[in-house]
Amino acid sequence: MKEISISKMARRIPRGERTRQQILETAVDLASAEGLEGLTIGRLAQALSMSKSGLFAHFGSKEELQIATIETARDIFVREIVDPASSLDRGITRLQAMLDKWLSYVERRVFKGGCFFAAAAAEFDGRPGAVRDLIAGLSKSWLKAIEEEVRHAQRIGQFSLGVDPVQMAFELHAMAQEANWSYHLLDDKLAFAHAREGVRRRLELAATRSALSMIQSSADSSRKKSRRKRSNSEKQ
Amino acid sequence: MKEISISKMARRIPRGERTRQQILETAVDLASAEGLEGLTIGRLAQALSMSKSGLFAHFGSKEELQIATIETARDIFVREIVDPASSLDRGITRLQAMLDKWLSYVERRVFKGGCFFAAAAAEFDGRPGAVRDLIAGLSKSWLKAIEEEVRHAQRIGQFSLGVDPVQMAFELHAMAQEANWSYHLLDDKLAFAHAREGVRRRLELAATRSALSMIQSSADSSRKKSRRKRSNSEKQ
DNA sequence: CCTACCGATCGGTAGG
DNA sequence: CCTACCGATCGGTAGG
Repeated sequence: MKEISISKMARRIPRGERTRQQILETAVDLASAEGLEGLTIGRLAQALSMSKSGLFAHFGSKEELQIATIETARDIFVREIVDPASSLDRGITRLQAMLDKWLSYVERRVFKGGCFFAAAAAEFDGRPGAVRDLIAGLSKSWLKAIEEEVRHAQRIGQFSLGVDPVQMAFELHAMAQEANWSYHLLDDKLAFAHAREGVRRRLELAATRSALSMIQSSADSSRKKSRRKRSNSEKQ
Repeated sequence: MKEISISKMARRIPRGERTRQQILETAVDLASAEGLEGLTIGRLAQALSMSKSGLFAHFGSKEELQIATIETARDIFVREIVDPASSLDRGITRLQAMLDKWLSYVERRVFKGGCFFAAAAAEFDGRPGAVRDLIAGLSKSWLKAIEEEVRHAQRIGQFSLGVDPVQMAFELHAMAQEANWSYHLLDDKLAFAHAREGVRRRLELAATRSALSMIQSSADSSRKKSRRKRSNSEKQ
């Protein structure tokens, strides 16, 4: 490592690819605040201090830029929510973490304009095409991941057999989307507390008696957050 | 009435005002499909076969056009949902009707692009200004109307005292918004059944024993719908 | 990655 | 309510 200069390190990623990544990082921020149509090539070029055509050379069309931007947002979503939850025990523990981390990602404003995918969904749900298909596909796979975790919890006896995983995923997903809506449109700071409380009650209702103790109280979730602010040494 | 010609009848509404209303009806449809920014003066003029400037003369700016369009959408929302529910008994009956009629208005595609306000909220929640303020104000007053109906049901003994009206309004509102999202993004035809089931269970959980019988089953809601399709003679 | 363009469309105005 | 415009910006291209 000693003989490799910093400039050579940077070259391990080709120059063109690095520029592309920088463009996409800025694009994700811009699209989250202004929408995927508001993400214009001119504004993006200006934000990056480069020419429109220089930027455009990295993408074949505006649609390809939009798709690459969505894929970058997906990578962030996976890193912030999917991966951390995947490291936990399957069943109720992981399910509650998926929802808690999703809420926390909205609360921490990972994207300026709230959940990137909720905004993109509302913008493109009526416009057929590759962009809409990608947003719908990603949204559906996240909803199905929640449903699958409910099903697993049921399989290992944490949820009772009467629980309908599709219905339950619908309701849990609804809580998080409502929190995103209420927080961003109404500046409702209590939105996350309400969503966590709604999730907790829904889990309690579905849990078998022996699994009840696995469900974290909503207050725990908040307290953990404040503690994390005070000390960075915790793992979370 | 006999001596008043049709042309004189029409004049009871000034000519300019009638044109304005025609513009706004088209504007609501266009905005519902393409968003409030996608609602451009040029496209709207073309859809109405009139000149841009002729149309623009009715509004001082694009923002005023957007605001007038939102107010027109609000009138439709009130006519389709608020008014019919208001004619019913207060408490659980009216509360369940508010949610059922809201779901039905999405299902019947009163606006092409789904709930007008959900789309407008996602588009403008990050853009400060009069448009955002109007959307937020209308959304909040609808949420508060649900909350107030929960509170009333509690006051007259239909809901138990342990119920938190804010929490409950959050969850009921979430069900309808999730149905709108799932139906339009994922083409999920079962979205409304899931939302109605979620609402019903939430109401059952909150109801006192004597009020339980007032809650309509989700199946009733669907059956009523199919009957309406077969025969138009029913009142609803 | 740049300069220098293209036609189309944007919100808005002048003047009638 | 119209024609005829305005400067700005859109997505995209030619040619280097």
